[in-house]
Amino acid sequence: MNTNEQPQYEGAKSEVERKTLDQRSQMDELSRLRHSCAHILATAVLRLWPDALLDIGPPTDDGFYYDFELTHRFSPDDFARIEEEMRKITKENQVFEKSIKTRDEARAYFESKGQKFKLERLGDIPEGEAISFYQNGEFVDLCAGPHVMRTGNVKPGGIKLLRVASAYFRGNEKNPQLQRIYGTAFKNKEDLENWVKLQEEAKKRDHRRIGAEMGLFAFDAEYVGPGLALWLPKGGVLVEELEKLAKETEFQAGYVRVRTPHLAKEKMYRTSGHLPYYAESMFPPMEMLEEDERKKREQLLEKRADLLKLAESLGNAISPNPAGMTPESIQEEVNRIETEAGFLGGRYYLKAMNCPHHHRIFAAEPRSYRDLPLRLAEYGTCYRYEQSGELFGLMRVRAMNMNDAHIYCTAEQFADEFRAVNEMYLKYFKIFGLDRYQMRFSTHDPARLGQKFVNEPELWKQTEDMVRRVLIESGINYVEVPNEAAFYGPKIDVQVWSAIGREFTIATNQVDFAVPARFGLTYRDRDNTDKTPLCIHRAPLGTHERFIGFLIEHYAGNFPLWLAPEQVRVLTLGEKEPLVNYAKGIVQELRSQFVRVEGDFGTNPIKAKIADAEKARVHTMLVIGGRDLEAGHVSVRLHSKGPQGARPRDEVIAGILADIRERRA
RNA sequence: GCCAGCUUAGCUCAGCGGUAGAGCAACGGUUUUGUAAACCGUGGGUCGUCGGUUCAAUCCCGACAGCUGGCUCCA
Repeated sequence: MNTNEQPQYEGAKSEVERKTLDQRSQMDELSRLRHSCAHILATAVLRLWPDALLDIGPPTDDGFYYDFELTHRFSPDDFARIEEEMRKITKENQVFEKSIKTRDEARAYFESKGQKFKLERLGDIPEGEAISFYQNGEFVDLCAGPHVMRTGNVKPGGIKLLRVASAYFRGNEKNPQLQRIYGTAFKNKEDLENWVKLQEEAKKRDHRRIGAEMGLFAFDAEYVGPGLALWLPKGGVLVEELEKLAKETEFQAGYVRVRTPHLAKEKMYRTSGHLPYYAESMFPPMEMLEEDERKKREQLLEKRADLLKLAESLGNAISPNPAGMTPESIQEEVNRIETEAGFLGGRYYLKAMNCPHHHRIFAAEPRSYRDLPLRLAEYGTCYRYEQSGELFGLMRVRAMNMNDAHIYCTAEQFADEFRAVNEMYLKYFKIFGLDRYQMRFSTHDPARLGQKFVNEPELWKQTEDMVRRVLIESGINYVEVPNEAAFYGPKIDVQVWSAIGREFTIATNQVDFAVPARFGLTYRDRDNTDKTPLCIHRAPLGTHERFIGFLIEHYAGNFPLWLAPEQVRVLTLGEKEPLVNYAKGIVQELRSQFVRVEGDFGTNPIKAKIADAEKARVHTMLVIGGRDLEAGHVSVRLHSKGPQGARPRDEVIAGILADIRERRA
């Protein structure tokens, strides 16, 4: 996998903003209600803070929001007042009245109100499209609709404001930040209450919470650093089990394993093209330059600064250009200098991706077409300096272990390799009982060839056709997203939804027909010429951090036997010696078979021991009392499933071993 | 990085301008038990850090850090 394992949060950047009038009119009933609720919110805010400037207020997947600019800073303490005003408005039962205005009328209206954001939004409406307004009571808004008939259609008990947030105007961080109020609305109070309950249930599944409860991982911002996860012993088990699964699967699929260091010289990332574009996301370099190299570098950087100054003056057309340089030729020279400086030894970067190292492994030996496909796999550790506000539990971290591999192949081999990768995904998803996922197929935009996308129209077409065919043949449900491909080729991201409704990219599968060439990778073909291989980046299990974060929520911490940090606990009724000896024998036998088993042989009442084991989410509890000892039985109890009855000891042990071996759910 | 909120015992939380509390957990005893919690006791805190206001600050103010919710970013 290259660099795109991180999430693609859509957040509240509502699709609604981009929807056409026609799509909007088809909005379902609930969205319509919520949209009206956003207007009611704005009505209330204007009553309480008449100087508020309005932006927009669309419905979202589970509610609505409205963006405001005002000097008062909203805080949750304001919600009671605002909600009260909103309820009042619903009781006033105002009619939502639609009207069409001309562009001039609309402009005049917003100018008179000083609503500068609305004026800008007005400019977005294409010439010829109707400019519609909705009015309820004293509140008038530029709005395509649709709405409910009257504010009274919104039940006062069905409204709830949720949180204040901020959002850049038009989602651009150069624009002013507006204050956003999120809320939700339902047909009635009961629906709302059910939703609130569901939210609370979902919170209990949050991987951060369960991770702490179960002792899976920890963060130590003070001594280790933010976004740098520590795997505790029980979380380490999850890591080990996933790696074991990956290693077995990849071995059987013909992968070979490699190991690479966690850093590399600047030259590596100059060559790959990741620097300077990706530098922001990388930890700053470590400088180990020799004295003469340092001087050389300083000279180069001075020269570069001079050139940039020159470029600026050219842009301003202040001074004539003495050297006859164009902005393009200056840029070229700047690039050359940066490359030269970067090629000096002694500046090291922590790697943000594994592909360059793997490319150098490809380059380490002469390659023949007979060596292809070459599948290099590694659980590679990558470091990315994600912005502080983007860190999020295990899901978005600064150090991560990727289930990475790079497959080098010929164009003829590509389809089979790509199909095999896809099948591996599906195999994994089956193991984890993952049935809600969506493959997102990102393609290029021909208009941006040579800019955002490498200028290889034929290869783009070929690979995209091939990927599309594989998806269709495999009967996979996918969406195609133009203009979202990586610069070096099309890709498939796997979107999953965690139990708490969060969507993110958990795995990625990318085609790369550009970067191997930058590293001069070649193989000797049948015809005795050197050719550049295609490369597939793939990471079906994403990173340990995110994948385990996802699994924690997916299973709500109730892992299947093969994954469970503590698989079995043997509980005795009391600590009488024959009983304990019998129990110890079972523990020993299981442990000798590498089962993660513990014993609880103390004097506590069995109820207490069971409560402890249940709380710890031990998968299988083996309860042993006098009756079991006599019959040579054990009584099985499964976590969250209760007692399963007594069965012969050897049969139970064999069953446990089989379930683990088969990785049964 | 930006806006807002939060930070009190290992965890969940209460509290207040006059030097801090509960439940669970931990620890020490007692309890010999049939499927989610037996009883008694003990310890545990620089109230995130630094600075300011005050006779006095965990509480008020400021800065910083971390976390959370968003936004931005994720080539």
